[in-house]
Amino acid sequence: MATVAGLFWSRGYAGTSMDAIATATGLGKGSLYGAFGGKRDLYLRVLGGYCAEVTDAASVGLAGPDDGAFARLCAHIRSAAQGIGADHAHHGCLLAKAAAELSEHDHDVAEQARRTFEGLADLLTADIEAAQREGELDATADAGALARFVLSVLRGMEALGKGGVDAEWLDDAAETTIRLLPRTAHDAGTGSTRSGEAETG
Amino acid sequence: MATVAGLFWSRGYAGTSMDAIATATGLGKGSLYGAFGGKRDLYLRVLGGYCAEVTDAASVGLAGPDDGAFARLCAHIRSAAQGIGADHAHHGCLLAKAAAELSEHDHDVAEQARRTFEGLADLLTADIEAAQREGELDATADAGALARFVLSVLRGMEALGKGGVDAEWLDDAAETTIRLLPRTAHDAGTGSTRSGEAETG
DNA sequence: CACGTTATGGACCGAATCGTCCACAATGGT
DNA sequence: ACCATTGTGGACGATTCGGTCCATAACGTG
Repeated sequence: MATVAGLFWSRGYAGTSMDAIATATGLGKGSLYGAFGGKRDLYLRVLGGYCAEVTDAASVGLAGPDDGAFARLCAHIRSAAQGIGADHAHHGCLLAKAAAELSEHDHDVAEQARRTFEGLADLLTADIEAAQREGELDATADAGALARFVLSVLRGMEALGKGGVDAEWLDDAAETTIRLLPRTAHDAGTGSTRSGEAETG
Repeated sequence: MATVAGLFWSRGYAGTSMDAIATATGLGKGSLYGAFGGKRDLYLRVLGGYCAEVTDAASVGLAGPDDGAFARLCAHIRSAAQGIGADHAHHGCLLAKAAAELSEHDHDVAEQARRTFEGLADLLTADIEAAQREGELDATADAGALARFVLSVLRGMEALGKGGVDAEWLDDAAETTIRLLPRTAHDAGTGSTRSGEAETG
């Protein structure tokens, strides 16, 4: 299944043929069509699995014990920037590719994307609320709006990364985002512990 | 040419056939291949034209007279959120689709995307520097980093919009971005004149 | 008008597309 | 060991793909 995901991921939906999938997996086309219903069904299954993985990974990174929520948020943002910047092949995110290619015409893909984005926003909201309780983020800020803002930055970095923007760009975006987050009044300053300060200049 | 752009835009590169283009434009395939070199050449030309339009439009919106730069920046961000939110068909941005579908395998597409993003960042940087000179934005902030940050948000809203996220989301992201921009110390507060405050609740 | 040049458009080609079909193997129950 | 059921895989078909080719039309020049 991961093999199929790799094909769709790399070549897109229209760009991936069932013959290619059959060859890559070693399965015959009869088996392929017998086990799944067809190309689109297979794609939706792959996409669903991918979205679940993405959400799980974010959950692991963000929804830790109710302690250090702000640091986890910063780490999440930095990790995204670093991961995208290190993706020199511009492989990108399958969900983003799926949404870009198909959500206009395929309602199921659009719905899958919407739900995944909402799930990610929920995770971010929970983390931000925890950071507010912990006195790291301004408790008067709208946690949901803040989460949507952060998610926009994250997805934007993904989109820019696919365009070949270099790692420094993404670092700038990530660090600026962190720096601008509304800290508690008595505790304004830089965004928690910064690991690699040097390379951005 | 706009007809061809519409096809590629809506169906993607792999999803658009030369026959469809011939039918839509009324041209014969011989003419098509005679005037342009082939499918990919035609696509690159369409994409180039689109990128130029996008950059021009941003330039018109952002690079006004050296007056009200901060207001123009806010208007630009809000206009993007509003435009994406109103795009119920999830038509999205051709450049984003092109980058998502092809930049991994087509160096020219990746280069086109990178250059366009850099152009947009330059426009944003110039506007932010103007806002700093005008005393609206913190003059000590790195204008380039701020521009990349704003561009990330803009492209992220685009990506989220394609996923079917509703207009309130995008409004939240836009307003939060504007609110968090580093105002000059003596002039902190809400982000300039807000036109449509009501509908976000 | 005559003529060389260029643009046009659709028939045509081989390759590739998605999906079907069926002979055959594997499996499990008795 | 026997058989019914399920799973397998590749040949096959109808269609569509990108691209070529050429008879014809349109055009500029004398």
